[in-house]
Formats: sequence, structure tokens, C-alpha cells
Amino acid sequence: MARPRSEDKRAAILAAATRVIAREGLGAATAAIAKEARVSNGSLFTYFKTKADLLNALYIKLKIARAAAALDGVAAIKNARKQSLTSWSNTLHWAVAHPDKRRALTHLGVSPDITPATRQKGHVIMAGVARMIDAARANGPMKNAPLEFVVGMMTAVSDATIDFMVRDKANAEKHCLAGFEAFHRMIA
Amino acid sequence: MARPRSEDKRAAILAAATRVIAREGLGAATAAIAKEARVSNGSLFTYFKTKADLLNALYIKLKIARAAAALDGVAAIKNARKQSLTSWSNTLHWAVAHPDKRRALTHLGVSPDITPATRQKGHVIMAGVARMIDAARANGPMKNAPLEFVVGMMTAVSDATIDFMVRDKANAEKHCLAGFEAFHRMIA
Amino acid sequence: MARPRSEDKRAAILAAATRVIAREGLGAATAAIAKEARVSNGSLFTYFKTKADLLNALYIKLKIARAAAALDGVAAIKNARKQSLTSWSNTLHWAVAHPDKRRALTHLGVSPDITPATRQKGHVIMAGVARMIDAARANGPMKNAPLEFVVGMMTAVSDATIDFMVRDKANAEKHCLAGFEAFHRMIA
Amino acid sequence: MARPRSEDKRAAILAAATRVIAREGLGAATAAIAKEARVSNGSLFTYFKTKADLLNALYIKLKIARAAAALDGVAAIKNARKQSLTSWSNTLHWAVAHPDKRRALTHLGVSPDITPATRQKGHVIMAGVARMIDAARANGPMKNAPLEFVVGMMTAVSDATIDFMVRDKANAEKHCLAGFEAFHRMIA
DNA sequence: TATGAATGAGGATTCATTCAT
DNA sequence: AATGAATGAATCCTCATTCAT
Repeated sequence: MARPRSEDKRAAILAAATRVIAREGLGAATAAIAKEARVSNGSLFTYFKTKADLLNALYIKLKIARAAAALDGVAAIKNARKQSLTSWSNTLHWAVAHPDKRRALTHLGVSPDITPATRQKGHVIMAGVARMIDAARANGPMKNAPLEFVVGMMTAVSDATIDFMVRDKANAEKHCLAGFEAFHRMIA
Repeated sequence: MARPRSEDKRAAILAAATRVIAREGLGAATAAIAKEARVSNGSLFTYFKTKADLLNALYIKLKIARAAAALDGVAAIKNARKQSLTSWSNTLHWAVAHPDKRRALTHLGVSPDITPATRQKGHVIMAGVARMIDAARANGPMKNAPLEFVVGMMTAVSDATIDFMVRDKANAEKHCLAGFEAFHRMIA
Repeated sequence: MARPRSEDKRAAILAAATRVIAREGLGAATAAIAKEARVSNGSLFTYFKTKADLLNALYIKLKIARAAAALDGVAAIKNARKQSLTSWSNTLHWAVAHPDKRRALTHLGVSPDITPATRQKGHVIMAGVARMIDAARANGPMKNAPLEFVVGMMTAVSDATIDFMVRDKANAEKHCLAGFEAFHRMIA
Repeated sequence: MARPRSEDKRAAILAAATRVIAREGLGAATAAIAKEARVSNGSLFTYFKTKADLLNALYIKLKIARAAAALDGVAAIKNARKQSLTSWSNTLHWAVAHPDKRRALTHLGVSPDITPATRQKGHVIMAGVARMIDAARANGPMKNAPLEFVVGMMTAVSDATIDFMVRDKANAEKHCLAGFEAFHRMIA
């Protein structure tokens, strides 16, 4: 009966937060985020009770976006190596295409405001990717390593690779592939 | 030899900043750092003109400490693989032994207050390590990759490994070695 | 008979305001009052144009309620002393039975939002009681004092007495009577 | 070695708070108080950690001031009735001379921010006055009433009397005396 | 030079009130 | 008329930095 809470507005706030945090780090003012979202100062707080809530929601949203990108079209692929390669390539291109999201995620990753519960959810979101890697490393030298270790490795290597794709865009594809092969050498 | 007492205080402030930033992130108040250093509020600003200055100085200091640890005893080693392994092991044990320094460095790494010039200095500090890696990858699959790429890889993989050593201290040595071998598989 | 539902809602808001103000003081948020009344945020403002309006209305309502309680059954009594005693007892028992109303009235009594006009109305409401007291003190030592003075005295003494009835409920009746006698000693 | 915390400034803040609260009630903004005290916004918080702290400190300060005024010169008096009369007169003249302090005290008396501990201190401060009253009522009709009850009565009656002194300044002395006699009739 | 009080801009959040539905 | 989202001024408090001692 009243104006309904707008999903658009919520999304706009999250999108604005992504941009502002990418630019200014976790010190970004809620007022700056609200302004960037073309929303009033106070409205931000009808969608997120506190700044920490907003940060946690954003963390989840970005994690999901990245994981979804990673798994795009992967289910249809049979071959395990091809699966990982596609997922790898997806992730890296997503990161290159959305530098703000990546940068914001980096900031959020070290924020003391992100709760353990939220981090836990983040892991759950990555479960699809983790399963894939589990299959890929099955007969390699890391077959007995804890899965989380291997996932951590992948994240680390892909992150380093993205840095290079961004820095040397002309050879982005080459770096992407080189990164994958390097990773593959580690695990398979 | 001039102002020896002052040198102490400067160091105390940096050490305090390390602890407080590890605990509270970049939002740590200068007053909190001063207090932790048992130094007055205002004194902090006679040693560092601004908070950003302090952050930049700390970044450099920690980078140097880590690089120094990495290279400890390495010069005396002839064999390239043994060199890298020692450096790797040094770095990881340093990180495990100094979780505050590592954590502070992670925060500083994403701080918008760290200037490009400071980051550049950070790379220079890593030159010794880089040279070593350059030798190690000379005949491997990454022999033609940009050196920075390889260094980035190493940093990334070692970081993931440290996480595991910390999480599973009982098997820290095993993880350390497994990490090194994984890295070595990538580059050599 | 018009808008009977509305009348309910208005009353609900006033009742809720009584409770919330008793609990939280004049700083109570209109939203909190609306919620307590199970009425929407905005509806409150269709019944009371501003918060100050609500406060003034509540002040009057509570004053009336208290005065009505005070005079309950008094008209039928002939003897002046018995009249005052009954009124006294009525008032005190009302206050003890409705601690929220009493507490809210205390807060409202010092609110800068209560207008002089409203306070004036409050005095008018007390006229019935005042008349009674006027009769009671007619031949006593305060026969020449301004009536308002005597009324003020009564209010003051009864308020102190109520505090005692509340604090020591077991002897409430005794305190009630003792208070009346004290008051009576003052005026008659 | 640094600028010492100034007792003057603390006093200025309390004095300013007295005035602003008298004028605007408990909703008075800390900024308004700071301004009135000609002190910076932030300085207020170096003297009082929170607004509630300031309020509690002010409550105590005003209670002490009033009690001190009440007992001024009383010790030298032998006669019990004269003692009470002097104290009564002192209190009332203090209130009339310092309407802001009285008004602020009224507001503070109902503030939800005043802690039970603070209220307790307030009672302790009144101990001297209470002792006097205890002596005065010793052989009267309230000889067996709880002392707190009698003190409450006195506070209440004096408060009502002050209102009259203020409203009708020409006859202030008369009202003061009349009030005392009324009170005395109650207890002695 | 060391200290810590002083400053005031800036931050997160609340709240009375308005307005779209 | 009822609802509750929207608004933005106002609030309390923090903090980097300056300055008197």
C-alpha cells in the first residue's frame, strides 16, 4: 500500500558502493555512496541497517557474481581440463571486465567488518568451483593436499595473473593462458 | 649516533602501528597507535608528518624486514634450487613468526594512502629475491615470462601457503615444502 | 459517530505515546510510538500534525483523566473534609494504578513543547479540584493565600506521597492517609 | 608539560549546559552547549566522555550547590526551628536567584540518562539537610514516618513555594515564610 | 622536543516529516 | 485514509592535526 522497497534502489546502492570503495577503500563515507547511488543519505539506511551490513551484503554479492561468471557454460563441458580452463578464463575475463568489482572485493576481503559468518557463506558460494578443481587435481601431485589449499592456490595464481592481464592488455590472452598452464602444472 | 632516543621512539611508533593496524585495519586511529607506543598523541606527528607518511614508512619497513628475512643466509648457497628453497622457507617462517607484520602488510597493500612511489620502492626492495627467481626459472616453462609476473606468482602462492601453515600448524613444515614444490613445478 | 475507526486509532496513538514516553522520556521517537500503537509511521501524522501537537494533546488527555479520577464520586459527598479525602485518595490510587500515565505526565510537565495555552487548559481542567480545596481551606491558616498556591501545595505533597506508596506498597494505604493528614494540617 | 586541562573550561561547560538545558530541555545539543561555553565542539568531549556523563556531572554539581546554599550558616544556629527556617529560606532564595540552575535540575531529575548511582549520590549530598529535618520533626506528628518521606515532602512543598515566589516577586518573602509555616505545620 | 589539550571538519546514524502508492 | 519508503537536517561523537605549555 505504500511505496514498496525498490530492488532497483538496493542494487543501485550496492553498485555505487562497489565503485566508491574501489576508488576510496573501506574508508568510503556512506554519504558518498548514497550520493553516487543518487539516493538520499538516510535511504541507504532503510536498505542496510549499518555500514557493516552493507559491506557484508556487498561482499556476498560480488562473490556470487564472480562465482557465477566462473561457472558460466562450464556444466556443458565434459572434459575436466577444458572445464577448468573455461572456468579459469571466465574468472579472469570477469575480473578484467569489472575492475571495480575486483578491487572492491580485495578491500572487502581484508575488512574487519566482514563477519566470520559472511566469510563462511563466501566459501559455500565457491563450492561449485572447488568441486571442479577437486576433479582436476585428482591424479596430480596435489591429490592428497587439502582441497582448500588447492583452491587457495588457484585464487592466488589467478589474482597474480589478472594483475598482469590488466597491466599488459595487449597480451592479456597470452597471460591468461600462461597463468592457467602454470596453475595446471602445479596440480596436474 | 645523533638523537638515539628519538630513533627508539620512531621504531616504537612503527612497531605499535604494526600491532594496531593488524588488529583494527587501516581505520586505526593515530591516537591508538601513539598510546600503544607509549608516546604522546602529538609526538607521533613529530616523527611522521601525517598519518599517510607513517603508513608509507611502515610499508617500506615491513617490506624490507620481509625481504631481509627472505635472503638470510642465501648468499652462501651455490645451488639455485637450494637458494630458492631457503628463501621460500625463510619468508614463510618469517610470516608465521610475525603474524602482525604480515597482517599489517596485507592491509597496507590495499591502502589508498600508499603512494605509487612507495610501491615502486617496494619493488626495488624485492630486487634481490627477484634476481634469485630469475635464475631459478631460467630454463623452465616461464623462461620468457616477464619477471614481475613470476615474482607475482611466487608472492601469491607463498601467501596461500602461509595461510595453510597458520591454519594447520602441526603440519606447517609439510605445507611449506608442498608449497615450494608446487611453485617450483610452475616455473622450473 | 463519524470515523469511529479513526477515533480508535487516535486513542491508540495516545495510549502508546503514554507508554513509550514513560519508558524513554521525551526523546521517544514518533516511529517508536507509531509502532507501539500498531499504526504506520505516517498515520501518526494524520492524527497529529506534529510531534509537539501529539505531546500537547497527550498532556491534556492525561490531565483530564487524572482530574476525572480525582472527582469520581465526590459530588455526592456533603462533608468538605470527606470530599477532599476522597479526592485525595482517588488521585493517589489513580497514580499508583497508572504509573505510565503518571510518569508520562511528569515528563510532559517539563517539556518545552507544551505551549502556555496548553498549560492554561491544564489549569482549567483542575478547576473542579481547585474549588474543592478552596472550600477545604476556607477557615484554615491558608485562607488568604492565593488558591493556586494551595493547589500547588496539594499537588506537591500528593506527588511525594505517591512516591512513597509505590516504594512501599505494603503500607500504601497508611502512607496515603498520612499524606492527606499532613496536607490537611497545612491548610485546615 | 602540555596545556593542563583547565578547571575553568570544565566549569564553563557545566555553566553553559545549565543555561542551555534550562532553555531547551534535555534535547539540548552538545554543539549548542559547546558554543555557549565558547569551547570547540570536540573539547566538550575531552571534559566529558559522553553527553550522559556531562548530564550526570551537572546533576551532581547542581545538587551540591543547592545543598551548600541550604546549609549556609546553619551550623552556627542552635535552635532547631530557626535552623530549619534558615535552611528553608536559603534554599528558596537560592532557587529564585538561580532560575536556570533550578530549571536545569528539574529537567535532569527526570532524565533517563541520570544513572541510579548518580541519584544515590544526590541523596548523600542531601544528608545534611535530612539530618536537620529529622531533628525538626522529632516530636511532631511525623515522628514515625520514614525520613525520606519527610524529606520528599519538604522538597515538594518548597518547590511549590518557589514557583509562587517567582510568579509573585513582590510578595516573595511572604510566600517564603508562608511555605515554611505550612511545612512546619505538617511536621511539627 | 615532548605533551596532551584544542580544534572543527567529517562520519555514521536517527528522526520528524513528506510523499508516492 | 493508510502505509512505509524517501528525505536531509540534525545529532553525538571521532579523529587527524595544530598549538600552548
